[in-house]
Amino acid sequence: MVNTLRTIPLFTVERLSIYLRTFRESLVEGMDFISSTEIGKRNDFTAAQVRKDLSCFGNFGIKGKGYNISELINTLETILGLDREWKVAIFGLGKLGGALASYKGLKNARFNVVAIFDVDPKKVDKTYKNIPVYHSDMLKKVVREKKIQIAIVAVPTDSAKATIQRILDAGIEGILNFTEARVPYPDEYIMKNINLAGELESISYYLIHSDR
Amino acid sequence: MVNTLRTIPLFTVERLSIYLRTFRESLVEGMDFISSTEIGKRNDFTAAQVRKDLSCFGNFGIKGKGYNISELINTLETILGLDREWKVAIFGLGKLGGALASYKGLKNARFNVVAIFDVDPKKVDKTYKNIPVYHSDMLKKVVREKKIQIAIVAVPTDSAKATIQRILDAGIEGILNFTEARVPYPDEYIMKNINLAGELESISYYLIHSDR
DNA sequence: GTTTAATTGTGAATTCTATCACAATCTATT
DNA sequence: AATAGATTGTGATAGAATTCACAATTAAAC
Ligand SMILES: NC(=O)c1ccc[n+]([C@@H]2O[C@H](COP(=O)([O-])OP(=O)(O)OC[C@H]3O[C@@H](n4cnc5c(N)ncnc54)[C@H](O)[C@@H]3O)[C@@H](O)[C@H]2O)c1
Ligand SMILES: NC(=O)c1ccc[n+]([C@@H]2O[C@H](COP(=O)([O-])OP(=O)(O)OC[C@H]3O[C@@H](n4cnc5c(N)ncnc54)[C@H](O)[C@@H]3O)[C@@H](O)[C@H]2O)c1
Repeated sequence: MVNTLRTIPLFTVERLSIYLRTFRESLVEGMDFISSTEIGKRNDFTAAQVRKDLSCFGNFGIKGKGYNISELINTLETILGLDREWKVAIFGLGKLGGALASYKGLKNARFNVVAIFDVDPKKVDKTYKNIPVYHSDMLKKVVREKKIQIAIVAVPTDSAKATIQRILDAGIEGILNFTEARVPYPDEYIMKNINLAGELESISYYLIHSDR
Repeated sequence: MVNTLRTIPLFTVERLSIYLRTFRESLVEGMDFISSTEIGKRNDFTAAQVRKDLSCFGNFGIKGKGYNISELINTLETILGLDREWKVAIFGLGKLGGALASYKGLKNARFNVVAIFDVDPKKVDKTYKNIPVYHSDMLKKVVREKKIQIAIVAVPTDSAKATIQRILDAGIEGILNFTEARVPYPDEYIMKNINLAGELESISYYLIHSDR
């Protein structure tokens, strides 16, 4: 029985990308089918977890054999929305924004960076790696014209809250935030935070609080 | 009653960094005390969540008044292990590794990058932003000499698995992995993965699967 | 064709997290 | 020093996510 989309556990969605990567990797290795046990082994998940996750979307497995790899790649790409091209804008062309803008992995994964926003007069109204760089004041206009759907935020943390507010106002519904700022937002939007300091601090915590 | 460290929920630890940041921010704003309600409002958590998290480590609040901000900053820094300096190595001096190596936020947060590893002859045996760059073959020796405790991995995904294996072998117990590779590891170690593609794919999923 | 081995899909049980709701207690005011 | 208002800390409750465990099914071997 296929689950309705509302009831998919949040964490299942996060793991879907990992399964997709595992399927792609095993395809390259020349495999045709892969079992939930093997998928789990490669990612430190239990086999039951893998099966339950995948079964949310359909009965893809063949008992006694496993999952058809190329079929599942297509299926997961469709589920994740990778069957279309997403228009992405990067905010802040600094060290991190520059690295992200020149990152091939994004485009290969159907996330196409079509605009960069900054406020530095030395950077705006030029191109960077063939991507036009606009002044942030142009935000609404450019978003409308280019139909930008996803924003990646890499401005200094100080200006992050205001920048994110303006992104929400401009109607961009998906935000990936690399700054330490944490901004509450309406339910209709989706924002994910990648917090380097936070990750390192968790690591620090665990290194201390375990006898080794 | 103070919880023993074993029983701290995983998710509480992740939120600790966020609370710390909120305390610091409110200190800058000139506040002395802050309530669980206000902490929650700034981060989209319930007040009860905030109180329960903090109460894992002690009774820090004053009823009717809230939490003493500068006291809690010290307390959280100690809990998270930010009362000491951590020695960090970056693996892969490419676009991302370069951005990370020059990121001031790390050092300010007590994470001190003392070595960079790469394999490119054009990059090794020089310094980058005053940080020595070593060939990866020197890993064990340098780790021993510099007492490196945390590794940040930013090598190409293809070489990630082997690199992480060697980092584990060298006895570095904390790893922050920016590549898409996912590597199982022994319990005594702690590894966190930051997966850009995965985050964007979740965003893509949610943009599709919700009627807006 | 029959048997053996492998593997799925999934209810039930378990474990882990978050929220509720309120007594207890402190602050601030008069 | 009495009162009103705010806020904590936490046991009880509800909710989510994970794991267990096994019947059902298919593949592969003989
Ligand atoms: N550098 C890293 O490795 C790294 C890692 C993790 C997180 N971060 C976070 O990413 C953010 C950027 O870091 P960075 O090192 O690239 O900083 P940076 O100073 O190199 O770059 C910031 C860029 O943002 C631009 N900018 C400033 N205000 C702006 C605004 N209102 N709108 C648009 N652009 C604006 C600046 O002109 C500059 O080009 C910071 O919040 C930082 O905490 C950085
Ligand atoms: N560039 C980004 O914005 C970005 C964002 C998220 C994740 N990532 C991931 O980070 C990793 C690095 O990306 P990048 O864009 O910086 O790549 P890059 O090609 O610019 O840099 C990779 C560096 O690693 C070095 N290297 C190669 N093999 C090595 C080894 N075995 N040991 C040590 N160093 C080695 C190379 O010489 C090079 O300097 C990739 O896995 C990528 O998927 C990159």
